[in-house]
Amino acid sequence: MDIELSARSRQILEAIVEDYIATAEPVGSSAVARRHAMTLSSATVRNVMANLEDMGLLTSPHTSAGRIPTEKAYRMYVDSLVALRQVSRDEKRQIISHCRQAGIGLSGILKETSRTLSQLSNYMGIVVAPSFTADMFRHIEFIRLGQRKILAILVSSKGALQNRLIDTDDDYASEELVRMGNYLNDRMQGLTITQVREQILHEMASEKAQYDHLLSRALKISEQAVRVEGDEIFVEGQARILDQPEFSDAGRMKEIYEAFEQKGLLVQLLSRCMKADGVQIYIGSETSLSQSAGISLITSRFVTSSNTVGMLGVIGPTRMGYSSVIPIVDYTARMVSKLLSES
Amino acid sequence: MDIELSARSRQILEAIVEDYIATAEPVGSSAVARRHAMTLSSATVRNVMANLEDMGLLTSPHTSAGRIPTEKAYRMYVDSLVALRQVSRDEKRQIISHCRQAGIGLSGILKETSRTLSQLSNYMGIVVAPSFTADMFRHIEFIRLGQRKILAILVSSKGALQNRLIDTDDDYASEELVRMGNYLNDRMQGLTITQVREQILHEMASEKAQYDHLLSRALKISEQAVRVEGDEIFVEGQARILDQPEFSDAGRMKEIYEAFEQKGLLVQLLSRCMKADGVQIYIGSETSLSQSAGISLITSRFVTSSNTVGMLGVIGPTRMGYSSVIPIVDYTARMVSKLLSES
DNA sequence: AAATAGCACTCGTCACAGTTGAGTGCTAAC
DNA sequence: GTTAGCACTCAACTGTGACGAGTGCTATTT
Repeated sequence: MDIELSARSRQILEAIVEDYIATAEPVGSSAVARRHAMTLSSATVRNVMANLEDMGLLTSPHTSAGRIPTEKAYRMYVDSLVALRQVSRDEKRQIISHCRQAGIGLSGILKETSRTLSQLSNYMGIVVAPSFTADMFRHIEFIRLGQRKILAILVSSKGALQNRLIDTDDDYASEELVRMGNYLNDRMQGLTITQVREQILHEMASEKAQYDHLLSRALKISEQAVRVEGDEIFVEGQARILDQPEFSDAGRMKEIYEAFEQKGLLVQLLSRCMKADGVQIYIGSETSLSQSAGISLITSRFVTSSNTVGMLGVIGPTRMGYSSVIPIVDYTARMVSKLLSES
Repeated sequence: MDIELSARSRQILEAIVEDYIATAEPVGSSAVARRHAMTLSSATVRNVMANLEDMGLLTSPHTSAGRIPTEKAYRMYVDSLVALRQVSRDEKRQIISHCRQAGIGLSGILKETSRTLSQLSNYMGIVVAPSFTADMFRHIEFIRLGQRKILAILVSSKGALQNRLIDTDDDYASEELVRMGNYLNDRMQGLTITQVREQILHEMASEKAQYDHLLSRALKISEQAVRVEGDEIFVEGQARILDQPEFSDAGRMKEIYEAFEQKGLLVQLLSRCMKADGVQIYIGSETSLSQSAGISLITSRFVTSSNTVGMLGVIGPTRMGYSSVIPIVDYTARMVSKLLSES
């Protein structure tokens, strides 16, 4: 069906999409004709546009306005029409330098990346940290903070940390905690954090633990320590949504902001994106975010040295500058992967 | 000057402020008269209102509209007119239960508090974590993550954590790191983190370190570990700003969001609030936030067991529901203080 | 003297009508 | 197949008049 399009139709569709992206206003036949340096008249363009409308690629808000692209048109544009811009030298420099400057652990880097994405794209930047659970266990440490209060620090091979305060029923001596730490550190090397948890649960159920009270309560605490919270997620540049004319009325924006405040929704959305490789593009209703909102999402995976996978990308209006944002997301994902694999 | 107001004038001013807070629309003389259950005619009210306008307490957007309170009027309202509502049983329940449920360390509690403030007030909730630097030093731990890569974990007496990745010039053995940790843990008890840093800098400069290479490089690493990042700050419920009719146009909102994205500004603003005790109220330009924005701020300090001080509060339009928000902020600050002092 | 009723006046808002102009669809000519 | 021409549509803008909420002033009542 898509292939039926003649070369000319495709050119005109491309012109319309790009014009609309640039201006956010319905584009008329004469505007397209002008753009084509007068090799076509507006009347001819009109005929073609009528065809495209029949095919469901364009709609007009009302009879006497220009046409605007449908989601289908964006899809086609992204799939086969768009001419991707190169990432400029300056953009590359920004991406790299921002990544490096924030050398304060994984969180810092990712937060900064999110901000960079937002700045370069002028839309909203978003980064989901690699899931901790798939990471390798490196180290656990128990610190006595007071009577019946223990701080557990879990370090993954990637350097990601999780701190947890644990209230216990009994009081533990510092030495006992050190022993517990050593026990786990010795025995759990080479496992992922999920596996460590499973292992602990398994041992808790084992014969030995049933009869060894000391071991039993040590395991109970350890189990609490390796419970993992929800994925970390970084969203930056929310204010940029306000730049977009289509979101200038308060009602729609409120919808969007509310959707994003419950980050759970985003996580769900993004975990889908993790599965496939390369840059993924979701247009409008494909995002399955608040339907009416006209939101698009461009994402890509990044990987760490331990082969855990995170996700980064840009959220903007359907009418997004795909030609420049796609390469930026792609390049950023590569850079972050590289940076995280070094260590 | 303020005291010159007759009881009746004060009543009328109060009525106007409250009416305007409720409706966000200029209030006219007859509305006030109606409110007073017909003990006064609208004409009388008009005379009084004309006086109040002369005194700079009211303005009218144009001749034939009602009057709206000036900042000065809000100030007076807050200082001497407002009848504070009690915090309802249900609100108390929410505050307490939210605080407790998020038992995952200081950050978790504060973030949840911020969200609660936002929910109860219907404005924006904001919490600034107690400055780490004033906290007592409790424990430091160095963990070897790889060649020339060390993870430093700094624990304050309050249970607040700071993780820091340190790249070193030389490689350190695990045992050496343990010794370094012990050295600091033994000698720095009872000092604040700021003092610890000063102490380390002092020792670095001392005679002994000059000639003891091992000590010198240990101190160098330690110094990096106790450098402290900016204060943590939690902002929740930004979307609620959109509920306010006065911010329904995109231009103003953009201003506000941008102001808040650079949290630095907020920190600066809020650190001022830390100095005084009790609930602090900043109205409009008193906030010295983007002048024109018509923003008010209600804050209160909270303290921890180690006597460090944090700040929590609510940001909303000048036309804010002071009578209910003030008690909420006050109560929440008390509860958080109590909760944090228990441990 | 304070409170009130009455009245003229102001000015924003709303609804309605007329104008404009960008853009379309169709048809006939090239 | 392409183009020129023309009638038609419809949102956006403009101007106008009615409306009404609200004011300020003045004369009157209490």
